[in-house]
Amino acid sequence: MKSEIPPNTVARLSLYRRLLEAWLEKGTTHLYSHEIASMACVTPAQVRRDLMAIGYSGSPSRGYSVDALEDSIGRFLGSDTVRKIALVGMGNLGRALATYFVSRAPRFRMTAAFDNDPRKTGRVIAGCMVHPVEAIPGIIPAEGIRTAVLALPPESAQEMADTLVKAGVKGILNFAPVPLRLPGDVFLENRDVTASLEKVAFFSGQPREGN
Amino acid sequence: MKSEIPPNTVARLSLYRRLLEAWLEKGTTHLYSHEIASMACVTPAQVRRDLMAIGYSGSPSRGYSVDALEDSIGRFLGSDTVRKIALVGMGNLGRALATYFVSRAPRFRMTAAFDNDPRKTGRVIAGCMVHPVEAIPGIIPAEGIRTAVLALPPESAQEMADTLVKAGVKGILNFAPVPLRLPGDVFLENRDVTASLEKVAFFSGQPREGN
DNA sequence: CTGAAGTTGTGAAAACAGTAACAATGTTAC
DNA sequence: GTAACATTGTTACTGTTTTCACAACTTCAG
Ligand SMILES: NC(=O)c1ccc[n+]([C@@H]2O[C@H](COP(=O)([O-])OP(=O)(O)OC[C@H]3O[C@@H](n4cnc5c(N)ncnc54)[C@H](O)[C@@H]3O)[C@@H](O)[C@H]2O)c1
Ligand SMILES: NC(=O)c1ccc[n+]([C@@H]2O[C@H](COP(=O)([O-])OP(=O)(O)OC[C@H]3O[C@@H](n4cnc5c(N)ncnc54)[C@H](O)[C@@H]3O)[C@@H](O)[C@H]2O)c1
Repeated sequence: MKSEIPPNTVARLSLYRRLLEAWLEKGTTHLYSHEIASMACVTPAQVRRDLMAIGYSGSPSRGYSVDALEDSIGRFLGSDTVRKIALVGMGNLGRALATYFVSRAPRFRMTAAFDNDPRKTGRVIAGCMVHPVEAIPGIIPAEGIRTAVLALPPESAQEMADTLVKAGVKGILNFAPVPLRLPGDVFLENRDVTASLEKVAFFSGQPREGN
Repeated sequence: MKSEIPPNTVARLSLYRRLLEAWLEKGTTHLYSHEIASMACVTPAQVRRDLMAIGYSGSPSRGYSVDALEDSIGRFLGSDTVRKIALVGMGNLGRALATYFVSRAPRFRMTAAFDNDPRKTGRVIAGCMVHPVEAIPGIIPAEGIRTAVLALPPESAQEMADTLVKAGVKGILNFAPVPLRLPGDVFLENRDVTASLEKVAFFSGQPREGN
């Protein structure tokens, strides 16, 4: 076998789907690649290539069926069922994320949160039950959770990541500004905000060629 | 001219610097590329390439001088002076970010925050003065701010981005889950958390080859 | 001094990501 | 029916990012 899905394509598909949902509600039945591209701020060729990756075909005359495409992306991303997520670290960022996902990302369910602060554990915060970290090895496998979000201080991120992986987690979205060493079969996405800002600040300084 | 700095290199340099600072405090004077690589969880070749990009040279026998390298990265990233940042949207995420930068990212100063909610404007929140959005065209140029962070609802992100750009902003870190249409000379970094989670959840599901 | 060991700097290759180009195809105008 | 048109699916290309591989260099043991 040769085919692999580029991670960037997956991220764009997520965006396309959200855009399509808005059009679905307005009753639009078909869209051309250049219309989707324009909304997503990418090139039409990029859109067609991404849709090729999931094996969805449009009609040369009508474009893509909003309904069928939305459905097709949904099935590809595997979100027929709501995906269960674990959150570790219910601090400032963790609370904001929990609030965000409850209200704005209905396809993900923050099934369980974990913290080691006894003032936070045992309570429901932002619609999410907070358990002590000792409960990770019990709850993660029992719930069949495979995906976790880390919003921990840098010092404890690696340790908790190891615990999660041992409990069966196969993908981690890490907000702590430290690199994590994980087995190769665990998918890791780092969102180091400091590094992102450093990048933006750097390129804000030196002029870039416009278009 | 031919040389351009890859954005990813800038982000990694930010990470290297933080790691080096920790070693500086411990009194370590020299490090080899493979030691830096191990800490940053990248390959040694990657480290050497990144350092080549900023024109820093180590010694084949002693490796890189922690002190001189830290200094060199600092001068390259332009952070001799603290960089001024504007934050737009002081909601759940904005407040968490402001708190984070005050306490953990001393190289950036959140010079001004903006919001359109009168209950928030005119007050200091998380160490950061919140102005009404009408003040953007006045404050941004006056302070010489070139970099902004967007933590706004999707509906108002494009509008505020336009306002910021008109006021002179040259780089935007966008947390709203919508694509932004900006002039080509403005550097844009999107941090769409939903898309990131979607990516992680996707690859958590299907097995990956380990190493 | 010589050789072994270990590291850097960098050209070349590979992997990855995005763009362009175009044949194939359905649609419309007449 | 058919010519003109617009769009898709796909292949080939271009550019960027990462890895590989190795010459050049420094040190040190003997
Ligand atoms: N606040 C932000 O906007 C922001 C932005 C980017 C990155 N981050 C990063 O995200 C992480 C969390 O940031 P924050 O602002 O929420 O910090 P915070 O201190 O508010 O929250 C950290 C939480 O983790 C818990 N915790 C600490 N050690 C733990 C452990 N061993 N096991 C379980 N829970 C533990 C604490 O009890 C606390 O609730 C930090 O690494 C920070 O650098 C934060
Ligand atoms: N909360 C999170 O953890 C999180 C995570 C990822 C992405 N996001 C995104 O970040 C954005 C903000 O999220 P949030 O949770 O902070 O939402 P929020 O509703 O808590 O905060 C939004 C803030 O923006 C202000 N605002 C609204 N319209 C404005 C305008 N036109 N001009 C200026 N200010 C305006 C509001 O007054 C409010 O203070 C959203 O787009 C959300 O999708 C949030």
